[in-house]
Amino acid sequence: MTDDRKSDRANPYLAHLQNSSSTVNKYTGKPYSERYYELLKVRRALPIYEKRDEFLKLVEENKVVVLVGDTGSGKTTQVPQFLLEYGIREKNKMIVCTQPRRVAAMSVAQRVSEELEVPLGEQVGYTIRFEDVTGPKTILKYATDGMLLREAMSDPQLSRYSSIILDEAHERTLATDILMGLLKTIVRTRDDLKLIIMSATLDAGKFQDYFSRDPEYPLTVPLLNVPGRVYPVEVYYTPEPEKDYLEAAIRTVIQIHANEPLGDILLFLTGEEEIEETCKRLNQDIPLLVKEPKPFRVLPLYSSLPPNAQQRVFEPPPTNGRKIIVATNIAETSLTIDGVVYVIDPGFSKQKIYDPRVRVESLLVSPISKASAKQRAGRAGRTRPGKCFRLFTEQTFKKDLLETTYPEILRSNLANVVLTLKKLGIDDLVHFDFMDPPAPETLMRALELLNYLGALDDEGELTQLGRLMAEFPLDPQLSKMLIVSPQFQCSNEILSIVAMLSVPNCFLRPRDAQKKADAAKARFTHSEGDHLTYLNVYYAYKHNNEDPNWCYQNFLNYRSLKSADNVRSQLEGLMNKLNLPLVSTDFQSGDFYVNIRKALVNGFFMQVAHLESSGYYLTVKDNQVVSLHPSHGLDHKPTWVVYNEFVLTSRKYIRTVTEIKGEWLLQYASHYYDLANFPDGEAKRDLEKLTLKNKKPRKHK
DNA sequence: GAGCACTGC
Repeated sequence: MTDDRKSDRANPYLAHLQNSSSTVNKYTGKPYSERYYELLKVRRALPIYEKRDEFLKLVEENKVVVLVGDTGSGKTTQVPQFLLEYGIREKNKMIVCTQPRRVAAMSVAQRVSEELEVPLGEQVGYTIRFEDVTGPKTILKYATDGMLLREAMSDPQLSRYSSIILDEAHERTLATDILMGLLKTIVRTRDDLKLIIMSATLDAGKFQDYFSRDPEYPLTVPLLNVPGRVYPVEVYYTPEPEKDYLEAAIRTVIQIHANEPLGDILLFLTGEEEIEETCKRLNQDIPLLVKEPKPFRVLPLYSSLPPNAQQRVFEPPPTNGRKIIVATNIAETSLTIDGVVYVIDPGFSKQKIYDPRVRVESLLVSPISKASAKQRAGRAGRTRPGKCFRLFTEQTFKKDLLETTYPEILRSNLANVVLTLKKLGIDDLVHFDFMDPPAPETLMRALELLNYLGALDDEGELTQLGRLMAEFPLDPQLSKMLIVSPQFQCSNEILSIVAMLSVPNCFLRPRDAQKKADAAKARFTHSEGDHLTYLNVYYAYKHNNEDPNWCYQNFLNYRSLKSADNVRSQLEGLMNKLNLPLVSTDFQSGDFYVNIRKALVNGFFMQVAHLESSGYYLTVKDNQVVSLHPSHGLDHKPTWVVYNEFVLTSRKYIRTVTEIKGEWLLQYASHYYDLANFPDGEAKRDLEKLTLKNKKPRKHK
């Protein structure tokens, strides 16, 4: 503590720091406990602590500071506290620090509240979807980046905050990218705002350039480097490219297990199926190929694994043995497993790509970036020096891998982003200062879609409907459908369907019980459409008191259903707030399901397929030959269907399909089904016939 | 007749 006072005197910028030798907590008025001082000791040993004065001086003198620090530097917990102590918080404004993931926001807030010895939710809190643990006393809050973006929609200057910290900016999530675009302007107009960008090593210069560059208002943006605290990881490459990375990976695991000292192994693969297969192989092969193998436990790890199975990777390894964890990218950023000493990196992951030409997002196994490879290697050095075996050549690493993964904004359908930006008052999207501007075609597709949905008028201005749509945390098609559903007397039902469509698939199909699972699903199936099947499942879940056992017996994913129920409540709250009535058609009425299907058409008229005489479906307008996804529950092949998703795997499939009538397309989406501008084909001829049929009775009237 | 990288609102 003596050291501290000395440095306070030495640095004039710290003149109004609170007296750090005080024994009374200024927030609670209570004397500090022993634990407080223990934590303080740990905090002062963090690498970031040595940079505190330098950091605060930079903040004092600049509006924007880029702080670069690797894992273990302590930046996420300490930097917001530096700003707090420093008194950067002015006029009752708050400090907010964003995180890409909810768990991080929660756990860091918890940690910091302990370090400051205040109850979580009072001076220090967090805000994530479904949960706002903050209060009137809150001066520091952690929030997901998406949540701060939502806040910006009602407070475009983010005027509640005196300091905004964007953490993990190098991950370049959609929300962080949009926030950066907004804040670049806000920070130039608000004199009472400090912006801190925190990032891992790569790309730091890019953030600096981006925030400083402006023809009218250039800024000096200093960069501060903080060393991380990790152990060295030795990297090995293969001398020749591997033909089969799975075989190579299995071989490497076996070699490590046979020859290397104890320490857990982490193998990165691309997906569930590959992981389960590899786990099986390892359990078979290790006893066969290793003489008297040390004890080992093979553990799969991916997001759709039930939480208790995920937790197993944190259990201690078998006595005198090791854990072999076979994981997706989840182990690259979301979950950190201490005790990993060996990382095996084949160099691939599944990545989302968006093709604006066919308007399709799909997942593709692709080579990872250098940044990812480094991040993966770092996972071996958490507790002691480690080794990373890259199953590609050094040449490949240096010459072929991209520096960083393309930011999400370049790989996504931007309909939702465009709606958000419009709501934020950004009129000229084409000239919006994105750090990485998306392809013009992607923006055009998004504008076009929003125009067809009626969210934007022909001048590109947000309509009343568009403003309502932006209130919902949903894709535009879903929010449109929800907003019009009261007109079809089925908002209660559409609310349930939208919730079910917003969560991971609830149907389980374990490989050893596929027939039973299919039989269970058949009991919920509605033959007119999968959307209606989802409604049945949701009803059944509620009627069975949301019972996890009932879910288990019926091969339903309890987590998904619970989450759907949460989403539904949130959406219901928004419907009430926006004065959208919650109504149903009498279940006995023949119109109960008809009305629901009509509402579906109102949101998804652009995702319609027509049954051709060939027996295949053709999507309207873009004429893609598609098949019904084998998971569908229709008992016949309807002439017209709406679909929720276009999936590109071994074939082109449409998934979650419901039968509709061609008349409805003409009735509710005449602007889109304008036959004068419709591509020739069977679909058009069918619609023309319907037009004639509709005209005749009118003439008689 | 097949799948579901990972987040987030």
